[in-house]
Amino acid sequence: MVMERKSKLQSSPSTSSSDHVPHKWLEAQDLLKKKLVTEDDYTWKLGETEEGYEVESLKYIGGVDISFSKDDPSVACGTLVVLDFKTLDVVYEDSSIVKIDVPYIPGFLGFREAPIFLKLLEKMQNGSHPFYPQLLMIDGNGILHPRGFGSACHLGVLANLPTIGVGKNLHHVDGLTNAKVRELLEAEEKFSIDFVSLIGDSGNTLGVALHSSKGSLKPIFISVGHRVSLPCALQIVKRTCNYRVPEPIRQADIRSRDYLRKHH
DNA sequence: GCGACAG
DNA sequence: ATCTTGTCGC
Repeated sequence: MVMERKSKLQSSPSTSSSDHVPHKWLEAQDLLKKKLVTEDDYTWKLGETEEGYEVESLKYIGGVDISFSKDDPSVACGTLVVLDFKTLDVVYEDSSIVKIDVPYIPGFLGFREAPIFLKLLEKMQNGSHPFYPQLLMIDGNGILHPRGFGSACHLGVLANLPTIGVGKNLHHVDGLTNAKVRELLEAEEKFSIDFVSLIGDSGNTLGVALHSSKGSLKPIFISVGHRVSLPCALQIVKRTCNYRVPEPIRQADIRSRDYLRKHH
């Protein structure tokens, strides 16, 4: 049997000496990945239920984001918002200024951002808050990731919540390129299809690229985070897109930047 | 060896 | 992520 070896770690953009952190992170990702669920695993329903009072419907969708200070890159603001799925009104908002020492390394975003979001979620009394989200959207990828475990999976597993990963840029993985995606989308456009499956060289479907708004030619990249299937994730994202970026993430982004500006 | 590399 | 002005258009 042939052992396969991967060792394409780059030098850290921040820390001085070569840091051994990614080695432990690789193991941690591998461990967390064993808990990953990539199929639908929830009790609520999506659509309008006709004989509905017996069925819990999806009502509260969370969105998270982090903004960073231009002066001090270690100062950031993490924000959690919860929106009413039907009206897309923000029904809950919480922000927190934090100091982040964990560096950003492509492929390890979860280690940098998830801890902040977990604290914000814990403040909602672990589910006892009436608006505690039934699902979370993360600006970062799910299984569209070098090892199939992006930040959306990371947060989903640790919070034990259904999550959807939404990337604004393609993470080049498994042979996927922007040129290839553009080509596929253009082909589908002729049939009025606004999305395309992202199938890597391995043959695996890692996510979808979606033209989420008419005002932008640039797609967003949706992938399964945790406990939500890709078709379901696509439906949910589509329903929350007033603009290119789905509203839960967009609101978290806007409000975190606002909060940081006012409190720093 | 050189690029590419979510936020 | 952040640095950055105006501009065209609904």
